[in-house]
Amino acid sequence: MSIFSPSQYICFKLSRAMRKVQRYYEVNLAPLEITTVQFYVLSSLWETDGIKFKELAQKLSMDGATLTGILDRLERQEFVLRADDPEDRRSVLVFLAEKAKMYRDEFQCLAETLDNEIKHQFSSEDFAIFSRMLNQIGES
Amino acid sequence: MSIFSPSQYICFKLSRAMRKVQRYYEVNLAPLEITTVQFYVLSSLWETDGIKFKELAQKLSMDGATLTGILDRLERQEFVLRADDPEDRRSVLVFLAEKAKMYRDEFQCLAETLDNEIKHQFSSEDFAIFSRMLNQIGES
DNA sequence: CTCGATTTATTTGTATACAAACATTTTAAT
DNA sequence: ATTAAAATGTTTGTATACAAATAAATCGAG
Repeated sequence: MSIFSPSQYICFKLSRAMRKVQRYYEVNLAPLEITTVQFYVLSSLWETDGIKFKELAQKLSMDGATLTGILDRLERQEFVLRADDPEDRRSVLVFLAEKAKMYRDEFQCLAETLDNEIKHQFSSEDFAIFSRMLNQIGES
Repeated sequence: MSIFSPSQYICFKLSRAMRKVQRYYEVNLAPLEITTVQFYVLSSLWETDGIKFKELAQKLSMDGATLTGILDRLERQEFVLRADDPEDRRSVLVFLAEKAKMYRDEFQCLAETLDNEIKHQFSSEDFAIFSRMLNQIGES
């Protein structure tokens, strides 16, 4: 092997593509004063409000220690609330605050637009393969 | 739109897949006392030693501020050296240190193995499409 | 030549990401 | 019932990632 370019590695390609797409999201979500990852957390809560911390982390495939910090910031901005779980005192329930419910459509609409701009760069067949492979890797 | 799962977004799928693959790399590179991103920097230098800081950042599609920190750590571990550019006193040249040259084959071989384990989960046709799409997004 | 604009790398500050250690609570084996 | 083991969420420490501000050097219009 005589070529050592990092771009030969699938991991490098993945991380470079991910950073490009995430930066594109980040720039466009910035006026709404929210990060891409924070948007994913709200998306999960729009689907299931009042979910357990542990389940939320699992839905997001996210490390618990990471989620703790993200919830701290979302709570500080009054997008979410934490509450004790009456059934298990170790557990924490996470709820949407009014502000998150209010901006839901606006956030959702923007994210949809950003997503479509990526999608439309490719044929729907290729995109389907791409999406399936990302899921297979990500859910493994 | 009534479904708000974050997993509908391509950006989420990308970042989840990337984290899975990167963690897999990270765990396997850990015994060599190097991170995945640090490995990419060395890969670039194995291809072109003594490159300018600016060019290195471009090859890696990496923010300069990020690269500064990574080089600090690689320099502290004696994997690389920084030197003044005789042609432009603003510029910095980055060189491989002996340690990086010594471990080159070992690092390269392990990374090759990890990459193949991802690759072999898919048909070569699908993988080619996947790879091409990651490049198209990442190089945009 | 001169001085403002640009380029280059670093520093600072904030936000993920995750391992490891921790405190609290619950579970389960006896 | 008791207690060791397991589960849950937070804290701490390190490493990316990047915007914004900074310092130093070079460029370029006049």
